[in-house]
Amino acid sequence: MKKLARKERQVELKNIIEINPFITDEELAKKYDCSVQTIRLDRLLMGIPEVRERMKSVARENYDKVKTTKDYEIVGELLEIDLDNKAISYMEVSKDMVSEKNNICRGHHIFAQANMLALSMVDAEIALTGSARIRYKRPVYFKEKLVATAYVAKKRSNKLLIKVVTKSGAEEVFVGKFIIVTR
Amino acid sequence: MKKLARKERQVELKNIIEINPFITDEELAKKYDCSVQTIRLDRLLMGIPEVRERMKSVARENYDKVKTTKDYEIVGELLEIDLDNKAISYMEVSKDMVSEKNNICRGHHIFAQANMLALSMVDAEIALTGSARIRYKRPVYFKEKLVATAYVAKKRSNKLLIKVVTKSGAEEVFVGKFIIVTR
DNA sequence: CATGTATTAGTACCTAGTAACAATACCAAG
DNA sequence: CTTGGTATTGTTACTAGGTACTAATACATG
Repeated sequence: MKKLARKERQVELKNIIEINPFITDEELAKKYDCSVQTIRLDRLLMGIPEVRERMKSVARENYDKVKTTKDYEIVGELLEIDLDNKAISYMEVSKDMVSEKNNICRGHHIFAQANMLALSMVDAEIALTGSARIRYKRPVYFKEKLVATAYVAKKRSNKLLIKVVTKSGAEEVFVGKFIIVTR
Repeated sequence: MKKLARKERQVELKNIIEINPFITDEELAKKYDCSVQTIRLDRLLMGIPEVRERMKSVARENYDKVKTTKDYEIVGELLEIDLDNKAISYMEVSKDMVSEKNNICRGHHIFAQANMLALSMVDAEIALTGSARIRYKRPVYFKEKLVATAYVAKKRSNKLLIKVVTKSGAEEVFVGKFIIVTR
């Protein structure tokens, strides 16, 4: 690696630390063929914390995220459930649900909330989505609060037709009919 | 906190460290009203690493997870794309896609792969899922390798009908027709 | 040549430990 | 009561990966 001017090095430093927060000053010094002190000085000037602090933040950030990711198993918060009758779930559109480009929520997240809600209504060992007809009525944006309501429309032997309506405020944003197969 | 026998303390130690990996020996010593050395000895006997190592593992674990979560923005790996014609995406069913109970993949993940693939075929500033009709042909399990193929079936003004077929091996597991609206 | 910027070196100190050893405390059996 | 044995504590030396600070040096530029 060729020697870089301070500014260049600082920019690269910021990037490399961002993609690999676990790198120590010593390793960085080797990479940029300069002294450890230079790296420390750069970090100081740029307000980049030491490796242990960086690791701690990554750990903390994600320690929380793991918890929320496990909630993902549910997708949305079940507000009310009356088996074989009606169920309501709440979900706020988070940053990782939207497209960076336009802040519009990916359709499959809205689908996921509805799908899980439909499945949660079924009291069976195994319940699977067999088929669905869905319609997105308008784009949903970051931070919108979605309330999905499901009810059983038809029920026969091992098949249930569940209708889900998702609203943002008073406005319908999604409707879906799910056929859930039980075993 | 009352004084505990070694065994009890060690069991509690293991639990508390599991739920709070960021706790130091000193804090633990205070909690159990014993010396730091006792805690260290306990950790040594139980093979529990020091706090910095624990943080590092949490950080690493989740740093990887964040990366996969960012790939989630794509959902599946785009293998081939021929805009306005045909596209193929690959996705392996991971642990967090399946229900713990029966190892069956949640339907919305399969939907997500298909949905993103359909959207990726559209060359427009904004492309949104308008509606869809989907059918799940059989349950999909952990570690199955899903290949989704999409092609444009109809195209008129600002609406495209895209058909997606997802296969596991030679077997069709999912088919969906998506109407994508562009702007 | 002086002045400023960038780099390097060196020191003292910090945290949260490891490793190794010595010194207690306490409880039970001979 | 003394001898063991286990559990606990204290002490010292050493470590990584730093912070904070001071001092020296290199190099360019007016």
